[in-house]
Amino acid sequence: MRDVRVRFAPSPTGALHIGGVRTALYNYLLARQHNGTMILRVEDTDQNRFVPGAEEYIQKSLEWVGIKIDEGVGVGGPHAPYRQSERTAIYMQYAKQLIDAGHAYYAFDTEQELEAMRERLKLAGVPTPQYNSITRTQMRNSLTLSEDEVKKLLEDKVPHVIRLKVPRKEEIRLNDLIRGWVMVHSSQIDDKVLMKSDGLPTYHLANVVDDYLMKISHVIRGEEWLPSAPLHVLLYKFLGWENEMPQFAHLPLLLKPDGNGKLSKRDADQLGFPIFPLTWKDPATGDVAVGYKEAGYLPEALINFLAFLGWNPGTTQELFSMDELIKTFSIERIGKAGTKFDILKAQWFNQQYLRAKSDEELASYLLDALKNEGIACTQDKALKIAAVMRERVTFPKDFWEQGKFFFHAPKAFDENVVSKKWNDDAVKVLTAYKDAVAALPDFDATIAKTTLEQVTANLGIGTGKILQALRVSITGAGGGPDLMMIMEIIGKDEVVNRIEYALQTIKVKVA
RNA sequence: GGUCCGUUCGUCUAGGGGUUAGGACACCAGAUUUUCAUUCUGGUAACACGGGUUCGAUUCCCGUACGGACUACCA
Repeated sequence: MRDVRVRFAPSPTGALHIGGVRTALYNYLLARQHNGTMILRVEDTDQNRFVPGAEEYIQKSLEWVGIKIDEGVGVGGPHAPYRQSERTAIYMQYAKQLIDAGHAYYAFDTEQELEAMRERLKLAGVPTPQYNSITRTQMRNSLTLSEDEVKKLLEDKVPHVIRLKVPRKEEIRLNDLIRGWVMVHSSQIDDKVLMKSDGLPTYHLANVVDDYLMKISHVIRGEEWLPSAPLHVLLYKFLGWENEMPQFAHLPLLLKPDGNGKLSKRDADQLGFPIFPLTWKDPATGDVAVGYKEAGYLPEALINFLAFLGWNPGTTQELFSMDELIKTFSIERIGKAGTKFDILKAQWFNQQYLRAKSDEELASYLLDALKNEGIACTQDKALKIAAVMRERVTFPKDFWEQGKFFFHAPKAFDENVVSKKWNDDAVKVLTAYKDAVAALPDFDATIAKTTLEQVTANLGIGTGKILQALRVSITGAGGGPDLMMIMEIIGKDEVVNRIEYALQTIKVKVA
């Protein structure tokens, strides 16, 4: 087997879509598995769609998820440059080679002429007008014009394109690694533009030329490219590179969670989940789209989730580190059908990875959030909070957002709990408990518990009956981590103060 | 419309000529947790349809339906 060299080749037309990240990931996994090379090539041949900052964004995104580029934009390499806009001379050379070999030709048709042709064909009952082996005989190109005319037009720098001369009758077959043999008749392919009138190549030419020159062994890309893959096969053939042609693998698309169609930013916005790895601010509109990173997803969780969107190991193992994915991944186990995007599963992965972290790491999430809030907290306290919260969080931000009561006494109390559990017995117990706690020389979770049991026993009231009332007085809510631990963490004085405040506030409310 | 691709629980999927069609997420129920969550146990739930081939098809073949992609001097 030849050296595995794969490329991720995005266009810098905006933020990197999550589906693009998955494509990059599959490429990366294959490369690493075979000690191959992962290449980043920027396909910026459309000047009109260029978006400033997009290229840097793509690089940063890949870096964040842990996909390392061996060769390409940002790192260089033996086949530099890796930005297609810097390789225009190369493409022209091969376009000319195709012309010389009779596989391509100059076309001088204006947009209006093209439009007129389409109109005429439609009127004649042709459903899909194409510039092809039939119609090209009626257009203004180097096949219909005399040699002298063509020469003059070129010398006068009349705007023109170079088109591929697709044969009239030929069966083009391609063996896709995921889909098997795909056959298309050349009559269904039109004479695609290879070089645009601005002197830049189209995707089709640039992609084939670069993949060849960069010795790409596998082209792993989205299924949207499948229809044009036969065209690319044709190009390899005409360029004389048939034997060096890479293997193709067309990935199933990421579909929207409900309904049909491919996943779009709009869907993600509507359903409230990110579509980009990192937060992206559209330079044109100023719109900001929150990324997976900023939303609290861990890169290893995102990767694990993405890897399973269309691929599976064939075992019941669900959790895979990048290294494990590299070992286990195989193109053969990629599915054919489109995959609906389920953000709930992503959250589950995130939860798994978050819980696997040490208390120290979890505490650091809390400490970071507290720093932003300007709240002081000891390492020891943060560690304790992390320990009691770890089973209930999905995102790092949850430590702070769901644990605010550790730092702020509740100002309001859950109405529902109050109406159900706040009664004379509760007031009796809380009053006595508050006094008992205040008199304690030492205080921790165990003592808090035994003290509570003593108080309730003395009053002849079941502990369970008033526990919710105690909780709501301490945290303001009806649910949360172990209450005794919460009391230990906030400390004796705070416990007393909070009960006191609740006793006063809630009583007033009820009355 | 045309071309190409696809179709197993709600979702991601395993499987593959004879299986109680397996797992995960989600959901529901019970246990534990004097709350909630966690954890544990259990449960609901799928081979799109119609023809073949076959002793036997979810599995192979052909249609149909449905879905998707593509159909630019965009990638």
